[in-house]
Amino acid sequence: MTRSQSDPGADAVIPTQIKDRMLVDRRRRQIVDAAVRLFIEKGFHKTTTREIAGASGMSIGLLYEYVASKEDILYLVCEAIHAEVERGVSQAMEKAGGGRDVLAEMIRRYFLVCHRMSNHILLIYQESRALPPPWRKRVLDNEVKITGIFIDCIKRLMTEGVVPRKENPSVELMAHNITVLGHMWTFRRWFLSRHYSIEEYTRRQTRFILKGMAQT
Amino acid sequence: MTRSQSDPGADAVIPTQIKDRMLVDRRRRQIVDAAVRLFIEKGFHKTTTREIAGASGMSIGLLYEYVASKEDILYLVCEAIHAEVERGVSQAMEKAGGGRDVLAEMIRRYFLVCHRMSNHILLIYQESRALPPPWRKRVLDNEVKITGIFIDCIKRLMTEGVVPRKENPSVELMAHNITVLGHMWTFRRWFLSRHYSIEEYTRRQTRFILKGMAQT
DNA sequence: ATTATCTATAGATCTATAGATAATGC
DNA sequence: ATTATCTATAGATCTATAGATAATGC
Repeated sequence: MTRSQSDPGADAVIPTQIKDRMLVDRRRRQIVDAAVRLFIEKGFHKTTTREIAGASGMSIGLLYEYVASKEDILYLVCEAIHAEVERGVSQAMEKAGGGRDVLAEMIRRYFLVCHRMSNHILLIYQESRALPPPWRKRVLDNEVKITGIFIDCIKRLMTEGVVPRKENPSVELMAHNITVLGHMWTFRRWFLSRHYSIEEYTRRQTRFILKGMAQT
Repeated sequence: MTRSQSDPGADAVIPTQIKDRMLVDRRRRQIVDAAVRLFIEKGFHKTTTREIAGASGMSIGLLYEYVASKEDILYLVCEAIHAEVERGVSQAMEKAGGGRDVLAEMIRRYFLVCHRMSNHILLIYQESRALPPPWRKRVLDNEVKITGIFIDCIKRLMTEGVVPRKENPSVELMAHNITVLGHMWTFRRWFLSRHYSIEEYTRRQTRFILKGMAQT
């Protein structure tokens, strides 16, 4: 995954006094891994910086050599999650192949990503609000970016004639719908999973989406 | 709206030493009104109990005569929002009438409720996590209850032959989809509203949903 | 010599309560 | 007399840093 100049990685944007770039990466990865686990378990606000330090095997002082604030950690966490979701979705799109049911296959693979990263996606819904506004904006932009992957795929399928042609606004809305119906599994899972397995959920929602997109 | 015995109102469940029932209601309404405003503006965790007291015209000591903790306030807020959404949705269903396009009309009215209560619905998505587990459960149950209104309506429309017959799991999933696509306007509004007005959003999504529900 | 890390704590903040005071109704 | 309200603060907690120490590389 390449990044444009206007979108440097999260790490690049958070300052540190530590000189060794590799070390910074490694330490921050430790911090993020520990923080993700704790945030999912107890939420951002109920997790203390000391706990994060402890869980990532550092002293509190050391932790603060790699981040300037607790919000920094949340931001790193959100970025890491997005990167992983984006990677998952991109892979899903590639693997979906090019047959007659590509779109169904894309949806299936995307929903599996949502299923696998359920807690992480939920975390972003619930805690990204705690970020300072400019960083929240970056996180929201990432959401759009993931929906953008679907937009590109659907447009490509339209040129290939696999999917009926639509005007742009329709395509975009469909992409948002697919994205959100995947997320729905994450934030209504406590209820939905009583009635449907992820496979059944996917099957039903795919049918729903494809019918909704069909030529009128 | 009547409440079953197993579901006493939120007020009934939070203890207080104050004897005057009416006063308790009034004061708690003051607290909730102020808290909703502040929570929407700055979030639950960044709002202090003193601010809530100030904004509702009470001393901090008095505030704590009507609630036992800050979480109590969040719970009252969530319940109040749900009550209003539920009222809005019920009204929407009634007013939708019984013509051939009832379902479209229901969706339209429901989406307008989501539009009007956008910030409130978002608040529940973002902050209900901070509730103690048993209360969080009550809040989630309320979500299901609202979806239940749609389930009942769709089933009724099926008996009346206005909508094609489906098995129960299909109906339930459609009801969840309608609910969530309304919510989508609240948590992607910052993006969607650049491209669609609420009316256009509703028109497009209604078409999508109805096609998706049509007989195969 | 420089870089990385640790310990100990300053400083800020916030929730919740105790104890005093004012208002109300008999 | 009882009920409602206010002021002042105890007590707990947590983020972030200063200053000391250990590790590393020349």
